[in-house]
Amino acid sequence: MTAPRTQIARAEVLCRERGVRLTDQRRRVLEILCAAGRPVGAYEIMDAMREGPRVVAPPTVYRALEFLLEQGLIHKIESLHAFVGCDHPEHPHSSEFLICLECGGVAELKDDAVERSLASVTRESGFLPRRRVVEVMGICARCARKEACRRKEEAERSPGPVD
Amino acid sequence: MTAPRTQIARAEVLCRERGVRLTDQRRRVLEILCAAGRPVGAYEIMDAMREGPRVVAPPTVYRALEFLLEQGLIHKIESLHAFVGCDHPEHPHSSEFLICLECGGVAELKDDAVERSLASVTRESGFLPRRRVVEVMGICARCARKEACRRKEEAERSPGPVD
DNA sequence: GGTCGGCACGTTATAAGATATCATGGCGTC
DNA sequence: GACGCCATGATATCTTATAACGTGCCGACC
Ligand SMILES: [Zn+2]
Ligand SMILES: [Zn+2]
Ligand SMILES: [Zn+2]
Ligand SMILES: [Zn+2]
Repeated sequence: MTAPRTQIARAEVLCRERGVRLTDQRRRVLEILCAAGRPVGAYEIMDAMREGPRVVAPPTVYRALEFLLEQGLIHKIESLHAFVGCDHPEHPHSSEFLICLECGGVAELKDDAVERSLASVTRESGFLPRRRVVEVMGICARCARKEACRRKEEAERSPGPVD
Repeated sequence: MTAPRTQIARAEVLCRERGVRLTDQRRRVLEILCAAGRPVGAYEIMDAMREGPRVVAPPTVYRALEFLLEQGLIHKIESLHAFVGCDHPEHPHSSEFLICLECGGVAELKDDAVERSLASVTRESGFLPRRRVVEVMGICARCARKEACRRKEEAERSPGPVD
């Protein structure tokens, strides 16, 4: 994962290069997303922005999110109605996400095999792809380990019926 | 695509086998989804149900949808906030969808390559997958053909500037 | 310098999607 | 006939997202 500061700096550069404006509101939304390092809903972003100088309304947040999505600086996680900062915004892309049901963490993949297989199956059916949504819900490695430990300890303490 | 009638009949059998009840409300929702042959939102389903004997409220629809999802008789399309009947409900599964931005049509895939590549990349990172969401937005073959024809005719009528 | 147009943002209201909570009623068990 | 389970009814509320219209800044152009 990239440090939030770095992400903002990179975004500044990219926007300048592209001749688009990373305004205060837009930067603020991006900062909140990058600092969180996890998916954040639009209204949660709004609440976070209220901490700042002025109160904002939903359209303000959604407009900033729309801009950041267009510029490929963030992604939307459809299955969570939430947004995350992108780790590799240089070339806007669709991406794959692993979403932990336990801790809520999200990992952004960039897997050629998945992309290739999707590309080939769409091509076969004459379908022209524009945007991919690939989200896998499950248990992340860390939570799986934790769970395994918990179970083991429990078993040692009371070696009763095992399920 | 399977005929709506067949789909309902199959659902009846499956539910009986599994010892769960495909009640009137649940069957009605499934019928609406199968008859539509495209993604339908919960509130649209609700409106369709109002045509029938009694008025229903959102929880009724959502409860029916929850049941049908659990039984693998329908799928939810996350990026559309909508639901579709499943073409192969015998073995509940995650599936891949091709969604046309032009006509709104949805095709349910069942592609081993996509599944395998996803499985391998998750396994590598120690992630335990539970549910997959794979939705590709784009232009379906039919709409692409139509669009191509339209362009060609236009070009023949006025062979002006070509883009 | 004035005016015009585009863009970002503010403000209010509302649409669209989803759930919490409690009540009712059928139906099989004991 | 009392009890418990399950599906549904009914009401309210919550969350997510957008529509519509107004204001102010800023650079382009005359
Ligand atoms: Zn990314
Ligand atoms: Zn986790
Ligand atoms: Zn299916
Ligand atoms: Zn189409």
